Amino acid sequence: MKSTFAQIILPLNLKGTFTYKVPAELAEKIEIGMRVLVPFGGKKIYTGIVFDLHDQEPDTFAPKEIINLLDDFPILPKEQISFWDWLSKYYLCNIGEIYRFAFPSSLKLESETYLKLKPGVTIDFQNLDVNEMYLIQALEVRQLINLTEIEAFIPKKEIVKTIKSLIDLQYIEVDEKIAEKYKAKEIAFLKINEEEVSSKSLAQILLLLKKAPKQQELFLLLLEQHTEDPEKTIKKSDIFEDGNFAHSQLKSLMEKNLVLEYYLQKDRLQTYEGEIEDLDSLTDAQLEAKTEIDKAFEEGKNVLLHGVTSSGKTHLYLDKIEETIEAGKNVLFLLPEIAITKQIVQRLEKKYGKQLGFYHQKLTDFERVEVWRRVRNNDLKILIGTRNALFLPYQNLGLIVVDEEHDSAYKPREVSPFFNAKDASQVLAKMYGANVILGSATPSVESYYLAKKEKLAYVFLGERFGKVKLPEFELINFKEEQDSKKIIGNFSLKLIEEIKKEVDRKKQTMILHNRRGYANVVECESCGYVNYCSNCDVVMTYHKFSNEMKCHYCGQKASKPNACPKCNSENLNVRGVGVEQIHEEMVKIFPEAEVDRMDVDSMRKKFAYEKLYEKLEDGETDILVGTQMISKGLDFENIELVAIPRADSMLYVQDFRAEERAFQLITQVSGRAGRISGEGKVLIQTYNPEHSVFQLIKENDPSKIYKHFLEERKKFLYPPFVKLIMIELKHRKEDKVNRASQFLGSILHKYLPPECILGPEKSPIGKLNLMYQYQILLKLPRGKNYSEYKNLILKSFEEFEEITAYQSIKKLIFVDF
DNA sequence: GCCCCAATCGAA
DNA sequence: TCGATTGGGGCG
Repeated sequence: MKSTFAQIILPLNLKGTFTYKVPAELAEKIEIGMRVLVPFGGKKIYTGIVFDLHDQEPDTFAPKEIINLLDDFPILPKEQISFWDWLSKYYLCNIGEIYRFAFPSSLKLESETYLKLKPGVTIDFQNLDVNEMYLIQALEVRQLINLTEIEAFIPKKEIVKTIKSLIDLQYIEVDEKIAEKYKAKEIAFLKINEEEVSSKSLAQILLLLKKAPKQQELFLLLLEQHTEDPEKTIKKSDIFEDGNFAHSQLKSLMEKNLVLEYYLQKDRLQTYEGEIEDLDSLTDAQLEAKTEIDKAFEEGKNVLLHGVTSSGKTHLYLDKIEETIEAGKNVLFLLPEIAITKQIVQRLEKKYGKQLGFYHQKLTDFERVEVWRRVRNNDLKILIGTRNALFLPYQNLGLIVVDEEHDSAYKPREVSPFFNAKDASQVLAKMYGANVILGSATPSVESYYLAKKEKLAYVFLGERFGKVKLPEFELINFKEEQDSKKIIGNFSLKLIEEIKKEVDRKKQTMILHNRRGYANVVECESCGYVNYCSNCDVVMTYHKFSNEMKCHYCGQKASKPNACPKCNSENLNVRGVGVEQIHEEMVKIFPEAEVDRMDVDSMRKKFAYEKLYEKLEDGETDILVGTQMISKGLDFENIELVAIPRADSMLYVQDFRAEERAFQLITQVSGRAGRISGEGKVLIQTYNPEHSVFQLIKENDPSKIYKHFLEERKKFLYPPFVKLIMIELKHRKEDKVNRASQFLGSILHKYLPPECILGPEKSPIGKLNLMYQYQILLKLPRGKNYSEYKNLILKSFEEFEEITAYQSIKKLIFVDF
């Protein structure tokens, strides 16, 4: 079936898709999901994606022609196209924005697109115009040329026309092998050549090396490591690290065929190091959970796996992953951030080797393209990755695991398009007919609710692996301790006593304080002046360690004033406790102990995290003070006490999820305590020990605390009982954005019931990065009406956009805010 | 989103 | 006065 027109997705933040004409010579080959080159605007050429093919001639404009196809086969599976379509509709964003996010940039080259002469053509220069001649001549000199370079000798407006006509004449073509130019970074390893070595006796070999003692030494070192553990890899660079051996010695050994060199891809490096433990068989509790998961999958339901810390969720994931692979399907394992989860990677690596891939935000574009290609060729069976791994061109997806599903990193607010990877993964799975496991020790309230409503199958693992006891919680009434003067700084004597006990018996203690810097505010005692960020409507935080003031929102730095810039008084006071202050106090109270700090500021240096991790592992660190960073990935046997000296600071945040977050954070850090011994203890210091959240955490009964959260959400109309859509308007001029938000509010009032609309009002942070921000919060009822309301919102936006004066206003929409 | 063009701004 | 910045419109 030949179609004459195509709807093309362009990598631009513009509404909808664009209509192009399919030239007759491409009509046979073009398919949905292929990349195409198309002109757009005066002079630009973009790589677009075929979204749809049809025969409906547009009547309001004359479509341009597609220049060429970039693929022989659709690069994007139809499941992904439906997924993109769903995302753009659900999250009210443009499909082009999703395309930009989903594709590695070298797969959607614009001006970097390369042209070359068709091999073996004879060119009839008589019939070429001057631009065409220039281009041909340039290509004769240098085989490949890109669009930016063409701009140097052809007028911008003529570029597209010139290329098109030369392609039509079959003189030139687009270089289609772009992706194949990339090679993933590889690292050299060494191994003993077993064939050669086993054919001779050791004495023979040593005789051979008699005159080269250094070679002999190196050979014996490699042989020793090999016999010790044949599975263990030997990195080439490690051999030369201490300067004991020279490259020439290794070269000679390789020439004698005793040692071989081989290469492995860099990003799978850590997986080849260290021991690989065999999995224990599933415990009774795990077996029961597994049966429940199987049953849910049979019924076509996704699973919420609620397993308390160290209950062995990973074990169950592995089990299902292996089953999926054996059934010939692919697996996606999603993590909130790319922190290597050794346990799972090692196991999968051992079993699936080269069929395991990684995909995350830290890869270079080369590496991304490489993974892309291998997924498309179905060479990779398992992908471990962050939210952007949802967009790989899976051929046969069978299972998606979303680990730590409650984590807010699955929907960062800073990068567009805004979507929640946890929810999106379930839609993607539906497109492929795949199953989903959402796993967490502290599920989000939304997922818990869906499980209670039986939209998700709820599988609970209530006991730690090996029946190890869960940590005990104790509340310390800081008010009382303060009144009876039994405190030092932010610590009660009681808490200090407990930490001291741990230090004395060489156990490690974790102290959580989730606030960066030293102090929130530097304030002048005489005139009350506080230091605001010049770009944002936010006070700057004092960082004592680096001795500067930082804005945590825009990153701006300033030096700390010695005197008040307003009244010159030197009476500057600090207020609000940051993690640096907690760290400082611990150092003072425990001068002999090794006290370390872990937060984004102290971990900025290269390898800072690795170094501290080693210190913790080796037991050198006695007390670790940190922000939420310490709640993830630090599983050490020797930690038995977790302390939270200022627990209240987590609750008094303007956010309806504050209590949920506090519960999740406290539970996650508490999971670090007593993983093996079962002697874990968590001390929560608070002014409000009666606060329901602390009481419920202390009780440690998940069903009760979720019941509490759900009641609160219901009472104050928050998710999951309503759908939230946050609209944020931004502009450099405050009066303009204020008027615009009033106007948009009035349009919305025309279409939506008044109780659904909150605002417009100034955002909690009224100015960010020199942009003033106003917001409108929509609380919409769930169910049938929701999609109807959403259409009305779209209609409101259209009306709003008709006002030309408001077009310069940036509009951000957060669905499921 | 990016480009073009016109209008406006601001330092000489 | 001129060059630099900002706003608005269009793109298939």
